Amino acid sequence: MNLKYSKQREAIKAFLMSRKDHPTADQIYTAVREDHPNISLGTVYRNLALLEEVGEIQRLHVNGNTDRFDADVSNHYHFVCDSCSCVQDIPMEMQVSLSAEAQKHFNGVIDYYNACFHGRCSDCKELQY
Amino acid sequence: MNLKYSKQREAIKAFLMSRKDHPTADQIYTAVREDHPNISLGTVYRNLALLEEVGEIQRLHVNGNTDRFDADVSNHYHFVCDSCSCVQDIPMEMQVSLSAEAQKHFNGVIDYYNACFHGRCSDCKELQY
DNA sequence: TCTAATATCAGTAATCGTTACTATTATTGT
DNA sequence: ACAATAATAGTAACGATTACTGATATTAGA
Repeated sequence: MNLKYSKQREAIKAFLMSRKDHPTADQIYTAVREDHPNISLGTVYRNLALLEEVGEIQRLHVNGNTDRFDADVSNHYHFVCDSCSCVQDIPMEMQVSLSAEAQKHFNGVIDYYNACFHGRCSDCKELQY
Repeated sequence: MNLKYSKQREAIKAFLMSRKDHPTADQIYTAVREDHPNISLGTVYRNLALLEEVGEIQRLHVNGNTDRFDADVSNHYHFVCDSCSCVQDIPMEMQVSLSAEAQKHFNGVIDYYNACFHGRCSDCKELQY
């Protein structure tokens, strides 16, 4: 793949690195537009796909409909609040033993896994459903 | 919620119970249409949402874009093949200790988690990428 | 520093999965 | 059998994403 520099791509990457909440493409678009008012939504999507392909960011599928993006490319645990739908990291070592255990019960080859915890975030834990 | 019987809903549920590969709404639509040629895609979506709400099926978000459906409503592990994209169950006890461990590193309340293993299914494990 | 090759862009149209709407049909309690 | 109303088929609309297109920006080489 033959990449050329672009300030739009740089702005997208920089914004993503500044955030820990794994924004959606549209949130990135809105944010980056403050410095680049003419940036197109298509440009955001294309660059997110490019950055993912190059391995500089990762795409998360934490809740179905809209993809989220993360500048931390390590495989780590996530949390989704069932009340406010916010997404956060869980700062905890990946337990690779779970893959090993699953392998005992599976006929193919298991390389890794993703896990997403659910419940109430610290802001929502006092609220009623 | 006040449900009335419908043969379409029954057909959807019956089909889903006969399958272990967690089909998409469109796959369900195509399959059920063999016995109910006039069924509408909207009817499939509406009944899947109803069945989910009533707790007779569950919706899976294993890989971003399209939802999958599972007549087994227990929380269990899934596997997605990175080669053919097939989805399977991993017949293994849920390790709730993972939630307990995550809770130590998280300020909110963790109720449960979903995990999705990745790798090569038994049909694909010999293939090259 | 100019130039040619080409990656990237903004803007817009198109696609895909899903949901909403509407007039008609089916189910169900009385 | 009937009235109330849930469910339907068909279609339009929606939100997220991708594809297209002619113009612009980057970059390597002369």
